[in-house]
Amino acid sequence: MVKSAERTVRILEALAASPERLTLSELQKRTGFPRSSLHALMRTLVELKWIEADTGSSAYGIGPHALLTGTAYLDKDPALPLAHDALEDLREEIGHTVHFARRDDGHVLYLATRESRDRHAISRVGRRLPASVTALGQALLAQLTDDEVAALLPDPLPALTEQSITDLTKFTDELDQVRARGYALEREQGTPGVACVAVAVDYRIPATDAISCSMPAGLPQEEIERIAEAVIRHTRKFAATLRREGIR
Amino acid sequence: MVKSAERTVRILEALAASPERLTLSELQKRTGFPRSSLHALMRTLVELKWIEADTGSSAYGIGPHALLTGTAYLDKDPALPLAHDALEDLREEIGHTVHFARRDDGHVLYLATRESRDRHAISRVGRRLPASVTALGQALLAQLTDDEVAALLPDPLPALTEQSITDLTKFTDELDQVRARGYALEREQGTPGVACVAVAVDYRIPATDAISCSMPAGLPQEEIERIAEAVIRHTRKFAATLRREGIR
DNA sequence: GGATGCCATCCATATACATGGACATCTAAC
DNA sequence: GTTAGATGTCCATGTATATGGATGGCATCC
Repeated sequence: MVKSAERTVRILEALAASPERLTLSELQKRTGFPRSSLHALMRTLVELKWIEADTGSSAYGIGPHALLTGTAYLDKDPALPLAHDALEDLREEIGHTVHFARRDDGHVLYLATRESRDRHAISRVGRRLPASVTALGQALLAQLTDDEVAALLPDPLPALTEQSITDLTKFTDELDQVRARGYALEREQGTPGVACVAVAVDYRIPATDAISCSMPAGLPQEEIERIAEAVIRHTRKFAATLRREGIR
Repeated sequence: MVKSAERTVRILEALAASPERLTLSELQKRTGFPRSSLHALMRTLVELKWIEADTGSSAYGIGPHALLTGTAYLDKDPALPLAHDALEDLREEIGHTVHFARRDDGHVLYLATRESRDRHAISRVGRRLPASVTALGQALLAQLTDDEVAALLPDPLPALTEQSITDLTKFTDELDQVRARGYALEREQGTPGVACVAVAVDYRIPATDAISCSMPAGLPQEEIERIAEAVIRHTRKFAATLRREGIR
């Protein structure tokens, strides 16, 4: 590990994680780096526009070049165009809104949504959502052991709606069901009136892709199962395409 | 300048700028760094997830943590909420779609658009648009001298529509008009059927904010002038707010 | 099979950085 | 006015890094 390189990204991550700009001392507390070393790095990064300094430069924030560089990730992910095709096939078959998401360490890297032939969007980049309330999060967590899940999640779990599961034991039971039936199902645990089915592409943790479908919460069980089956089928096909193309 | 820190961001920028993933040798050509130094940095950054390595790690691309960190810029810009208010005031007054953009070194950092009370979006992060065909670009360039403009732009200028100005001398004449009347006006030079009026907040180059309004191309001159005056007024008010809050 | 052109990795040494401490400055507090 | 706690800046020195060259592996191409 090159020390300054590691420190560079640690500083950037610390600045990104803080809601407010940070002074040198606060950064020192968070990173544990000596003041003068920190200062030298800050000057370098400010000059390179990766860090913005307030006028008077007593508080630092993430800079514009970090934004420009980081967003390049979205333009380059080779899985994204393939996911786009998979999404359109799936949407045509089941007629509901479909999503493709990539998670990494509990972050939603992106969420591509396709509502209809013409409406689609990429959103929620980098947001942290409580993993336990989304079908997507459940699909991901189902790839881990109960112990690993317990280490990742708080107890009790956060509740977004009345349907949210807050008890950790109940939640691991739910994950057993996810593993048994091959898809995650969420009914109004995240958003009122919306149910969601999700299937994760089964490769290495912690990063994973997943395809999901959101639908009205009141659909009959057999309809949900039909949709889940379609999501599973298209996710498998998508995974096979990734493998064939040598991606991930 | 801390050498490894600078190299770290140069590597990231090189990866971000390339449409494809880069091998070590290609990176070496682009950055000019010695192979073994480069390799040490790459290993560090891959481990930190700021760089993704292909399976077999023979090609590198920008990693997910760069995305997560960079997008934090958007959450933290103190000007953005203020711009949001300014935009809504302006839109209510003139009834057309309004935009707020921040440019830095020829990059559009973000473009916040407000079409109506309920529809708004942030988009086009990091895209490079030919500065000469957008009212926004003209408003920015009008803050420079002719020599500085000539140094920045290619000659002939790129053309997106039939109305685009391609002759550099004609373009600097246009910029004179922008300076004289206090706003940039673009009629179908960027998008057919759309005219655009833009006013830049007048502070240090190269970064600047600007507020603009796009409208149908066929509006009568007096209507355009009325709109331009409103954009100028709201931009001044916005600039005053920024100054009062000590931003920028 | 041999040549070529990639890649990752290792090593010894010259070089550049990291660091604690010192100092000037600027607040806000007393 | 003085104190306390910030910050930016500078410096000398021990230490970590940068680097060219060497090695081995793994493709591809004659």
